[in-house]
Amino acid sequence: MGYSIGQVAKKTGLTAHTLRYYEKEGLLPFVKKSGSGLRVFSDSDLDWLVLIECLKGTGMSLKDIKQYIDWYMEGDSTLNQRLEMFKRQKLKLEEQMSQLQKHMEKINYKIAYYTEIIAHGSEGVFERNPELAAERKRVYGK
Amino acid sequence: MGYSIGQVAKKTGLTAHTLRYYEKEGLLPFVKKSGSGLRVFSDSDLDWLVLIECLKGTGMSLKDIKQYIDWYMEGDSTLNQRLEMFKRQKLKLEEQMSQLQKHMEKINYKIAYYTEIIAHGSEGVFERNPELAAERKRVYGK
DNA sequence: TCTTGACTTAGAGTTAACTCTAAAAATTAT
DNA sequence: ATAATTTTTAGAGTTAACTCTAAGTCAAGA
Repeated sequence: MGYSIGQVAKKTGLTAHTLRYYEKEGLLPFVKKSGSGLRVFSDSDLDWLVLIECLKGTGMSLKDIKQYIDWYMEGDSTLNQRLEMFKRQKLKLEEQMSQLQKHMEKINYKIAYYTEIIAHGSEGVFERNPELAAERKRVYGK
Repeated sequence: MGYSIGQVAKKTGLTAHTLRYYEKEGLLPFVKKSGSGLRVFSDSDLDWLVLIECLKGTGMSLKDIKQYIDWYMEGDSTLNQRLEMFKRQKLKLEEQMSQLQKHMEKINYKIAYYTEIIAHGSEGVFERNPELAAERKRVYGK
């Protein structure tokens, strides 16, 4: 029916320390306590943790995640702020993904470059491999 | 012919403080100094900064970037280590991109959810919008 | 009941990556 | 030549996000 902090740690991959830290920072205002003071996590608390991990994984700070949770606690008057926050995060995420795509191209270039050098030595690597040379020009110009 | 630290800061978007910090950490062992001790960046130093930004942008720590640079300085005996490092980084990057894709789906769900609620109120939102309900089930299960 | 392991708190410590300060020296503009 | 701007250094300070410690409480098994 409820999970101990250790069980949640195992499920989420976070440590118990981190979960307590998140609570202290106001990210888990829903988690109940047993009569003797032990935390009791519900399935819905796990859902919140999934969302927190999602936002954290897209680069949102704990402070901004807390802002969202505070808006949530405030009720329907903050629906628009919450929608706008997700829209902003979506834009940020799209920017991030296209940036990663560019990084991937550079890394692919490096892999091709080193693979070629290791296979055949560095002399004339671009002459011997026109595609490599083209890629270099595309990425670095000149 | 050469750039001052301020010019490089402008070009790269990094601060002069950060550039000095990178140098101190061993990330810029190529940057020359003028007779009177001022840093003089070359175009090739800018290329290094581009690569550093790429690796940093894919989540590599400055310590690991320095390791790569140290290998580079060591010469051809480290070609394989450098290739393997880029291959590892490529895997990490692929994992990252697929993770971001999943995060994007959750955020799209939230945007759809809040948009719907704001437009029509929360009652029966899933009944009125079967696609939203399906997405919820796909992402959260149950 | 005893023991073992999990949990509690407040608060201190750590790490990475900056970010800033101060005072002096170099460069550029007038 | 003078003034304003930029750069230099060593080293101190900051921030986010943990991460750990200590001393005590709680819970489950033999």
